[in-house]
Amino acid sequence: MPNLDKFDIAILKVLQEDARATNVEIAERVNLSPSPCLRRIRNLEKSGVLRGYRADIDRKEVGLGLTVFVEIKVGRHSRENAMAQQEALLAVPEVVSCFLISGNADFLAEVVVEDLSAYERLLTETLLTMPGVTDIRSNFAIRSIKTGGPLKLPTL
Amino acid sequence: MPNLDKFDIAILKVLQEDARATNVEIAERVNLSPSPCLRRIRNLEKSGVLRGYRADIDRKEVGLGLTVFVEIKVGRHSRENAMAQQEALLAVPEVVSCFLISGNADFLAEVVVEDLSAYERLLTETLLTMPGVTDIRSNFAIRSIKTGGPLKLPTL
DNA sequence: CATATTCGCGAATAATCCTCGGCATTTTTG
DNA sequence: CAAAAATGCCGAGGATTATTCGCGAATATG
Repeated sequence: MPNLDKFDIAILKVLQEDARATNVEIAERVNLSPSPCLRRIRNLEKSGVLRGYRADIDRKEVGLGLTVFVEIKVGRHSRENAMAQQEALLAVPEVVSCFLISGNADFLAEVVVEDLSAYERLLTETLLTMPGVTDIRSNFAIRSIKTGGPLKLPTL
Repeated sequence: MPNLDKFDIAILKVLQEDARATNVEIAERVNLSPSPCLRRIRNLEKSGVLRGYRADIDRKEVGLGLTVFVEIKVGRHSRENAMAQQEALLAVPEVVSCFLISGNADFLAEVVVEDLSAYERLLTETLLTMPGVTDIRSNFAIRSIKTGGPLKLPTL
């Protein structure tokens, strides 16, 4: 369904750098006139390629100084209830991203909290109390090197 | 330095949901008139709290179907050269986010590529050839549950 | 080859927005 | 307590923008 061409990719690249760029601005940088440019953007939005526009906020500056990568294992019986697990994890606001992964763990969740005590609270009161969870390993981020970097879009 | 109050947080919350919201729109949702609202936004930008605005692009829709969490270990000798390692990882466009973490590994990098063969190429040609790297473990994302979720901003 | 569809361009319209002072109010400072 | 700083509101000018329409070219379709 979503067959992207050269222009679409170019638009996405601009929007990935500055999501607040105006339509005419984008059109210029993509060598397109405003009208078809806007039409493409709307199409990208409706087709689901563009899921939205987010402000990139510095975690530390807003008091969220601790990032933890949490490996979560669930019991065999609850593997079928994976759906429920996902919903539960999705609902946790401290979870910034989450994947079902291969390897030792089942889930890998990126958690962003204020500090260690806040994480302890989240761990004991929320994560560990989730049904089916058998083991949790926490990997603390010591230093952030890159977050929310741009995708390497294909060069058409 | 950055002392955020109730309004700033509210603004950030709006911008986190829709980074393309217009200033008057934000002002309304924050119960502020446009002028001070814009002033605050500019301040947030200049103080570094707001690092930018990014389009949220669906990875799969642009042909990036594989996400891998790569645990990278570096030799003891190169621990001092950690800076160089960071720069190197930062420069890899496939690396969407990267942290120096505690635990078994040294770095945890989130890599987004087209498919398995693309990852193999990246692994053998880029990651494994980085000086100082002693071991790499790849955790493949089977299913994406949440990516780039909003930060849980403090409720002032 | 003819038709239909897609796609980009250009212009005009109408709406929206950003910016800028001036003034009042609150909070901080000495 | 008084002065100063910060902060918000209001209003208007001026610019920019988003959006729509028809036209023409290129491409796909049969």
